[in-house]
Amino acid sequence: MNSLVEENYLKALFSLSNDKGEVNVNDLSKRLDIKMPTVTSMMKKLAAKKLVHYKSYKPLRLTEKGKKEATLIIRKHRLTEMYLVEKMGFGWEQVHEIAEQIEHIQSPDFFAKMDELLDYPKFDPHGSPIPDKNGKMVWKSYNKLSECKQGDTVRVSAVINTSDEFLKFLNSREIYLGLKIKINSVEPFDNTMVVSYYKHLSETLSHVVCERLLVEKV
Amino acid sequence: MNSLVEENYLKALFSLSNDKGEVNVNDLSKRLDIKMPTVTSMMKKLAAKKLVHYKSYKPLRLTEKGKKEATLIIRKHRLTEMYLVEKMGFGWEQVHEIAEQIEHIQSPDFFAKMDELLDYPKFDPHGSPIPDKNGKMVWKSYNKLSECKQGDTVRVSAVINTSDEFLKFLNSREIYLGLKIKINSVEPFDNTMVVSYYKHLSETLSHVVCERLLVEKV
DNA sequence: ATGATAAGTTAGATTAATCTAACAAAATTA
DNA sequence: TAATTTTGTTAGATTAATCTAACTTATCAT
Repeated sequence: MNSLVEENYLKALFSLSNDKGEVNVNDLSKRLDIKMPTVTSMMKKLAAKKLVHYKSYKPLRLTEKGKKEATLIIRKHRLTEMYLVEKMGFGWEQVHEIAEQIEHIQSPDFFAKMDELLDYPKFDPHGSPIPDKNGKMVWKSYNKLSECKQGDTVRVSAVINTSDEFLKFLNSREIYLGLKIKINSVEPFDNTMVVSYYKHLSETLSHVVCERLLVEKV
Repeated sequence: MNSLVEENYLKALFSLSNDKGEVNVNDLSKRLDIKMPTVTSMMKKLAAKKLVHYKSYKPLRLTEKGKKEATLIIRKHRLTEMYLVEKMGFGWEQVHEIAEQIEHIQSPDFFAKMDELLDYPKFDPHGSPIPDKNGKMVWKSYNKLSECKQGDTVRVSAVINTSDEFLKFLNSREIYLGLKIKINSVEPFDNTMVVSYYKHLSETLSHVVCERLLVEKV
């Protein structure tokens, strides 16, 4: 059994690996807001438990076992978020903090019940895939909105980095998952996009926003 | 903010105070399965936080502040149990372990939402009162079944000590909250009761069982 | 009432998770 | 490439929560 702290290291390591392939001690240190020496010693501990591959001065890598355990925590997190939104009526911007805590609950029955009540959902409220009970997770091949071109029409499928402020911003612009968006123009100097959707005929989205919206072409 | 460990001490102290008035270091030590010196030092720590009154060699007492904090944890525990039974379909014998973990979640919104979805319940699935948001809890004046006499007809209102085995036993005899029971006879030598209820015309209940069933006279 | 037993405390060690300070390796840049 | 900066490690301290061993206080029983 891993401690709550160990679980947080595994989760951070997993998500950083996806974001940028190579993960350094320094990256993890910044992500977790924990000093580097502490991270080094925890890596040694997790290496002893066969959860990470650790070699001094080399990038960090989760073992298969480590990946699986991380994925199962992410499964609990995302199932919880979905449950909070679908069954309890929370907004998608409210659920992250609560799920951060509930993901550490040790009770297979509890999460199995959520899964069942939600009818085995494949995605969480932010469009991220929910891994299955074996830790298998498939990301559909989404594009960032920022990578699309003028004239494209796309459907919003997921959001990256589910911070409260960003989601509140999307709420304020009435941007939700499933929304169909047409790209009217792209400003070349700052990559700002002018788009139209639903009742919004001309809405300007900054590059930062467009980087965080994952879409499918329609 | 109190740690999860401190919360468990407060809760144990509260429940022992109710069970037997005076609480000694030794009682707490046994209840929590933590050695006495550890308990002593934790009592000093909680005393420094004004949560317990502590004097060497004297019985332990929660302060008003300590009682309130304990009660609020119990509120979270019981709300959770009720939620698990009413909204998620767990059996009353399954919910204790899960609630032991969820009671430590820090999120007023989460528990407020449960409360709302349950329509502000006054009792948990075992008949124990759910304290209000201010930590106020009222126990109705129940009697133990074991204190009733031959010929009494009573209604089961709550169960004491909600262990898995005891609740499974009650399930197996189809004894639930709200059940009306008639006491046919009481064996004087071992205080065994022969009772009838519902389809059970002559069921024998040991003294141990009768001590754990709280009833109201009807 | 005094000697034995039970309960409680003190002192000091241990483990997990953190930190700072100092040093070492790697990467960057001039 | 040599100097500088960044990154990573080692060593040692700290805090919370636990333990054992030894000692003290209180209670119980003859």
